[in-house]
Amino acid sequence: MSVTTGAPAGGTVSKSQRAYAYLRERIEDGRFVPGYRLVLAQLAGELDMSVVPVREAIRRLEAEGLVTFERNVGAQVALLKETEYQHTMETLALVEGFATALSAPHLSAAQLDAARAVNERMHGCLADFDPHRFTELNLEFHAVLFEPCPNPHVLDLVRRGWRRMTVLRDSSFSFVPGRARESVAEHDRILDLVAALQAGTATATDVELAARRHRTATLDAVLAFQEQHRSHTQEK
Amino acid sequence: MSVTTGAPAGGTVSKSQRAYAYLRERIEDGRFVPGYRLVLAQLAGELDMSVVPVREAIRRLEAEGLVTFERNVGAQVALLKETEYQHTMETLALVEGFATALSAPHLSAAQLDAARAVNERMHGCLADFDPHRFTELNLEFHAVLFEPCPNPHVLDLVRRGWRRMTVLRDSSFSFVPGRARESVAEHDRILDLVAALQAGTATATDVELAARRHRTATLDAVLAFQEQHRSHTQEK
DNA sequence: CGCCGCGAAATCGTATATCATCCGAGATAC
DNA sequence: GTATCTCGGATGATATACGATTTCGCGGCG
Repeated sequence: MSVTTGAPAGGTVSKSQRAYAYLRERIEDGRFVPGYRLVLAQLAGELDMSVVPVREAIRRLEAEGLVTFERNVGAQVALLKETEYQHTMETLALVEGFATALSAPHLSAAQLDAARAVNERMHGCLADFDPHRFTELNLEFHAVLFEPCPNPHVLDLVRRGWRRMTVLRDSSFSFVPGRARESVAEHDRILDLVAALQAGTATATDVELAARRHRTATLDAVLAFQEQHRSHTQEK
Repeated sequence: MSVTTGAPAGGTVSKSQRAYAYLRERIEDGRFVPGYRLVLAQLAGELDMSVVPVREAIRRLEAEGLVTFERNVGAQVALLKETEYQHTMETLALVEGFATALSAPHLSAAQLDAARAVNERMHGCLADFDPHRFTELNLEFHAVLFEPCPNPHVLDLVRRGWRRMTVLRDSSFSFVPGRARESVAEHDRILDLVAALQAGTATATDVELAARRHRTATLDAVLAFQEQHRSHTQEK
C-alpha cells in the first residue's frame, strides 16, 4: 500500500505535493484542529497556487482519513469520535505486535543492543520526566523492533498507526504518570522474549502477544485514568 | 479510515466518483491488467468528461494502492510483486482473525445459524465444484463472522483485504483442489469455538488464532502448490 | 413572536487553455 | 555501423473561467 511520491527527477516537487505536505504537517502538529474547515481558495492563496493542486492534496488526505469531505460543502479536518483513540490504539496493538514478531528473527545483535540502549535512556528519563522526550524515545525503541518486518503491508499499517497516534495524542504518558515506569520494564521483557525466540526458547506468538499486551496495557491505563477523571470532575 | 463518498443530496454522483467507480471496477474484474497504462485524456473521453475528475479518481486509487503514479509520466495499474499475494493474505489473516475474535461475543444465535447454513451450502458445492461460486459463499460465511466487529478500523482493513484478494486471485480454491474440503471442516471448528467463547469455555485468543490459521493454511496450501508446480514444469 | 420563502454570498465542480516534461524517432557526425 | 544529438509528438501539471449547489441571513406573513 505504499504510495508513490510522484517526485520528479530534478529536485523540484509538484504543487499538489507541497499542498499535501503543508496540510498534513499542520494537521499533525495540531495547528489545524479537528473540525477546522479547509477552504480551497484560502489554502490556494496561502500556498500561492491555484485550487486544483489543493483539491488533489485534500483528496489524498481524505483517502488517508485525516480529513472528511462533503460535496459542495467542503473539507474539514477529520472529527474524532471519542472512541477513535481506543480503536486506533487497539489496531496498532494488533499490527505492531505482529510486526514485532515477524521482525524478531531478523534482528541483529547490534540492533537488539541499540534497543536496549534506548530503553536505558528512557529509564534515565523517568527522574526528570519529559513526556514529549519520552514519547520520542518510545517510538525509537519500537521502531527498531518493527522496522525489519518483512511484510510491507503490515509495516505500512504500523507506521500509519503511529502517525495517527501523534495526531490523536502527543503523549499517552503525560496522561498516566505511572505508565512510563511500567512501560520501560515491559520493554525489557519484550527484548528478552525476542532473544529467547532467536534462541529457540520462545515462539513468535509469545513475542506477538507480549508486544500487543504492552500496547493494550497503555490503552487500558489511559482509559481507566479518563474514566476516573471523568467521574471525579463530572466534566461533560 | 472510512472514506466519505461525497454524495450530494439529489441522487446524482459527482464525475470524479463515477470515474473512480469506473476504474476500480475494471481493475478489480481484471479488464485493466496490472501494468495497464491509464491515460487521462483517453479515460476522460471514454467517460465523457474532462481530465480533472479523472485525475482525482486516480489519486484516490493511488492512495489505496491500486495504481501507481509517476510525475509527468502517468498512472498504471499497480504491478504485483510475486510476494504480493503472500503479504496480502498474511495481513488479511492477521486482521480477519482479530476481527472475528472481536465479533464473536456480538454474534446472535440467528447469525451463527446463518453461518452454519452457508457452510452447509459450501459443503454441498464440493461435489460439482465451482470455484467462483465457492469463493462467493466463502466470503458470505466469513462476512457474517467479521462484520459485527466493533472496531471500525479493523473492519475496514478486513474489507480492504478481501477486496484486494479479488484483484489478486479470483479464487484460491481453483488452484488447490483439496483445500476446499479442509476449509469447510475448519469453518465448523471456528463456529464451534465462537459458541464455546460465548459459553465461556474458550478465549478470544483461541478464536483469533483459529481464524488466523484457517487463512494461513490456505496461503500455505497455495504456496506449496505453486512451489511444486514450479519445480515440475520449470516455468520461468 | 416565530416560521417560511427568497435571494445573495460562499464554495465547490468542471471545462478549457496553456505550459512543462518526457520519450522516442530520425538525422548527423564520427 | 554506431553513437549521440535534436526535434516533435504525447502526456501530464497547472491556471483561469464559468456554472452549479449549498448555506444562511433577511424580510414578510401568519
